[in-house]
Amino acid sequence: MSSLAKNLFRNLTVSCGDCSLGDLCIPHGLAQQDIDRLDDSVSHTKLLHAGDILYQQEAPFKSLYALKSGSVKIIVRNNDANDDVMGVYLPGELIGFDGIATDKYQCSIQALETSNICEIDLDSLQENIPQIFKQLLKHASKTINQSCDVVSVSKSSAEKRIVSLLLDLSDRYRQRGYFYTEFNLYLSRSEMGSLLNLSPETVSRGIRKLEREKFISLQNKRRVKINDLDGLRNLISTS
Amino acid sequence: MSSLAKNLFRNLTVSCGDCSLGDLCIPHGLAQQDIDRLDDSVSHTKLLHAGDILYQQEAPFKSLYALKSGSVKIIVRNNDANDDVMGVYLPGELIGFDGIATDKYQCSIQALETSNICEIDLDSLQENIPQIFKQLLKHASKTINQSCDVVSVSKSSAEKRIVSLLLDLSDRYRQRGYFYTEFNLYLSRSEMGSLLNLSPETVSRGIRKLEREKFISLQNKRRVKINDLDGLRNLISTS
DNA sequence: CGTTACGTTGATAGGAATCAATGAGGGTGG
DNA sequence: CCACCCTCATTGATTCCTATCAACGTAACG
Repeated sequence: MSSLAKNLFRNLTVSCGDCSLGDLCIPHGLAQQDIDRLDDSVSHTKLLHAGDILYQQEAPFKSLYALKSGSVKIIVRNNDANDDVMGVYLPGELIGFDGIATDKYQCSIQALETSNICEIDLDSLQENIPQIFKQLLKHASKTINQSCDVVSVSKSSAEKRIVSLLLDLSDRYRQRGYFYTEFNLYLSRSEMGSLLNLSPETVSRGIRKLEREKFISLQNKRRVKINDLDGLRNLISTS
Repeated sequence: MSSLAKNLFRNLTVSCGDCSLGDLCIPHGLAQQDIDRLDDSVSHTKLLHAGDILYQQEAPFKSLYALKSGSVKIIVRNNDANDDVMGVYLPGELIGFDGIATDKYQCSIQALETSNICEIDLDSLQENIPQIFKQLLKHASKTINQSCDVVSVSKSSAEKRIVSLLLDLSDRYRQRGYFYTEFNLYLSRSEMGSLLNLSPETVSRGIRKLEREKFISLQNKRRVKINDLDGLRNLISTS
């Protein structure tokens, strides 16, 4: 493909080599040659709007996905009326590892806002870049470690759990080069409660308390500005 | 190596092809040829006694391990005096995935009883059986899904959490062909509390309640016999 | 036979869930 | 364009569960 053609094409679908995610996505640690081959396994076109489902729990495993922009939530069906929220994915994060073990997705993924997503065909990836699996394994290991943190957080008080969520989101935005002191939550108080294992009322009280104490400001019910990052960090470190 | 020599050697160290773990370990899904090559990456000799440490948190990642017999606990240092218990491993389970992401183990592993452990050299494995990584990735994915369950459990009442632990252990013993209605806990009330995020007193009360209601019998403070498996399952399913 | 760590049991206190009522915002249809 | 509805957020009052504090029992160990 000529350089000109490549540039024209770029306007429609960004190739993995040019993707803004850069090292955040799979290519990290791969040779340029492999990155080019990565394109053959990736389709760059998925667009979701708020409420759209990327995949459903129990559906057969099909692909991994990379979130390019937007945000989605991880939900799991439970016995009650409402689904449990297990977490959110932010831009630059990989989605779908839950489906690898049993060839069935173990949770559903639902867009919280308009989101762009790359689809990554695992079988094709295996053919093109066998050594990618070590990379994926590292990523899976990281996820395992993170869920360790989730468990730790769930042992602390309501306010600390809320602060932990805010700091976690802030940190993940920062790592990916986004504004990290002001962002949308998109989750309702009730969904945050489900995620943190708190009642919606307790989440509300906790957030308002942080607001009264000037740690954060609420632009909107679901948009927060962090005024005192260190202050928040202190809140969770002190016993 | 001659067949005779192999048989003699077998008395000392069982090869992967003959190991009692069978499909529970990595070989599941591998060709016989690959299983033989697996031996080259595995040392079959580690023996731990109660209290011995397999590896320490923060230590550089060295190997994966397969637990052949016995049981170990996963512990993570926290700010307080005592370590947090994050889980236990039972025979047939793979240990060490927490170290892959950062090349440092994220938790420590301590034997709860006399335990036999195989050491699996990941680099050597990669050379001998590159396709093993897909297998390992599946395993890691499974672990991610399980930690999902852990989070779900942590949302229920004290008694349900205790029942969930008992059923989880029972299930894992059953899957691996062990007695699953009677087993040692090895964990103290306090360690179970750490694992379930409950105080030792609450754990004690919960267990005694299950005993009074005839769901379980205590042979010993730390040895339980399950009398009514379905009854226990009902306890956690009813809201 | 004391010592020590662990387990059990009871009493109390505290934090979060629940119940209840009100307020606020967003969308729809008249 | 406004009134209505519906969902979500907030706030207060109360209840319930579990942590904590305290005391005692028990088993293993030197």
